[in-house]
Formats: sequence, C-alpha cells, structure tokens
Amino acid sequence: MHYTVGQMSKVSQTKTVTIRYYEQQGLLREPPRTPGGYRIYDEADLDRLLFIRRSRHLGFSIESVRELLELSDQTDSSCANVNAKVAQHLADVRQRLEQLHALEEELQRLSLSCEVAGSIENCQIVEALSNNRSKVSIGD
Amino acid sequence: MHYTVGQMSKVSQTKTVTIRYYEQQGLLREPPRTPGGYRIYDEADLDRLLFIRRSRHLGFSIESVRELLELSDQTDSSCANVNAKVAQHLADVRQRLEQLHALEEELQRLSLSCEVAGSIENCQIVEALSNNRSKVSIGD
DNA sequence: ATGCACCTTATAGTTACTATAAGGTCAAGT
DNA sequence: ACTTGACCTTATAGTAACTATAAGGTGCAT
Repeated sequence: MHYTVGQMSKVSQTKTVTIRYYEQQGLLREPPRTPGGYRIYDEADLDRLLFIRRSRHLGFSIESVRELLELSDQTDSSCANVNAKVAQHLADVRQRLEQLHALEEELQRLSLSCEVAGSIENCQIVEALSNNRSKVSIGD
Repeated sequence: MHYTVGQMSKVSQTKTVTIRYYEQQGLLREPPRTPGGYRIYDEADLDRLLFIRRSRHLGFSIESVRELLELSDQTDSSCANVNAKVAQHLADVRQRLEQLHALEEELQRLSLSCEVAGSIENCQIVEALSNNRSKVSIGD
C-alpha cells in the first residue's frame, strides 16, 4: 500500500505542510516521487509520522523525537552507545507517567465528588502537579 | 513566605520573561508590588506556576492549561457546568497515559534486551505509538 | 481535452516562548 | 549617605514549530 501526502495528512490529522516540514527537518525521509513530482509514501512512513505526532502531542520536543527515532533506526548496534540514551528517555517517560497519573486521580476525584455531592468542593488540580517540589525536576 | 520573580524563576526553572508572559496571558494574576514596582508572589502563585509548567511539559496547550486552572479556580460551582469539561480532560489524560505507557514498555524492553543479548534487535519504538491506527485519535 | 481535486514550492503569519537593550530598585558595605 | 552590583522594570526583536496563503503544475474522470 502507498499513500500521497494528502492521504497521510488525513490519517494522521497533520497538515500537509507540516509533513513536508518534518521532511525538511530530517524526521521523515525524502520519499520517491511520481514522474510529475508527487511524493509517494508507504506504510512505514505512515507509522513513523504517527509516532512523531503522538510523541509531540505527549510533550516531547522535536529533538527528543529525533533521538527516539534514531534508536528505532539502529538496526542492531552495540548497546553501549545506545543504552544510556534509552535509560534517560525511560526515566523521562516515567516521570511524565507519574505526573499524568496524579492529574488523572485528581480529575477522577472531581468527577466523583460532583456525582455524589452535586458540587465541587476543595478542588486540588493544581496541587496534583505542583507538590513534590523538591523531589521532581523539570527539563527535557 | 513570599517570592520575587527571580526566586519563582529559580524554583520553577522558568525564565522570568516567561513568568511575565503567563501573567499577560491571564494564567497568573497580577501580583502586588513593592513601592519600587517589583512583583511579590506567594506560595499559591508558585504552586500555580509549577502546575502550568508541568502541564505544558506534558503536552497540554496553553488553552487546555487555562481550562484546567479555571476548574481549579471554581470555588464550589454547580457541577453541571463543569462536569462535562472534567470528563473531557479525564479522557484526554487517560489516552496520554495509555500512549506513554506503551512507550515505557518498549523502552524497557529495549533496555532489557541490551542487558541480556548485548545488542538491540528488532526495535519497535515506532510501533509502540503508531499502531492502533483506527482506535486512537489525536487532537487536543 | 477539459475540469477539478490534489499536488508543487515559496513566503508570510501565529503561538509560545527566548534574548537583548536601556534603564530603575534594593540591600550590603563603607 | 552613598556607591556598587545583583536583580528588577518595560519594550522590542528573534526562534521553534507549526499554519495560512499564493501562484502554479499534475492526474484522473468525464
């Protein structure tokens, strides 16, 4: 199966200009073209684009996405080079999971307190992500 | 306890200009000033700033952050108004959790396969976030 | 062979910051 | 009291990651 840029756009909810922007940034390869110059993508290109979009949506910078893609592109390289990077991204992902989970719990509490009490009291959404001031750091 | 913009900046790893930008955007209040015009923040301002930064880091748009903060600012409003919004954000957060979790598992698998086999084979980071094409949507 | 939807490159605009300039404030030290 | 230096003020311009628009070429269905 192969796709035009427009079909890629539709499936991935990405503007066609954005897809070409990713190509320019080296996140997507320069795909083959029709005689008339139209880009032709395949299944793997689509998967890669979906990965980029979802990673961006989860707050990863283009630079982080590039690194994750590079891990993915490694066919079977010596681990020493790669393992530190994996560990680093894993720690990052786990921190995000923790914070998202705290936010989930608070939203769920709000939703429940609404159903039971009929009104919101003592909303602590902000606290869900703002405490543990000393334990958690930011940074990418 | 109260803070200058510089102290807020240090604790939250946020440039002072960015803090003033959030004030301009209405995410932070206009704080009281010293006679000389310096901004003075309190604990609650700091918590709010940390919440904004972490939400942004998790991929929420300024608009989403604004909505979450509005939920938080509601003292005890009638739920009907708010509940739909909470449910929506909860669904969004849970989708992010799912995707992040898939990424975590794949990074962990990579890390383990390195320790055991000494090399990375069959890396499927991209697949971790790109499959379930029909089940999962993007959008904020 | 002629629409018309979809593709091409290129340039300018938007969002969410980030950097820099030019100058005022404040607390510490003399 | 005054000076010094770190930190504050507003204002303007620049950057990253898109997004919109223009001007024109492609390709398939009638």
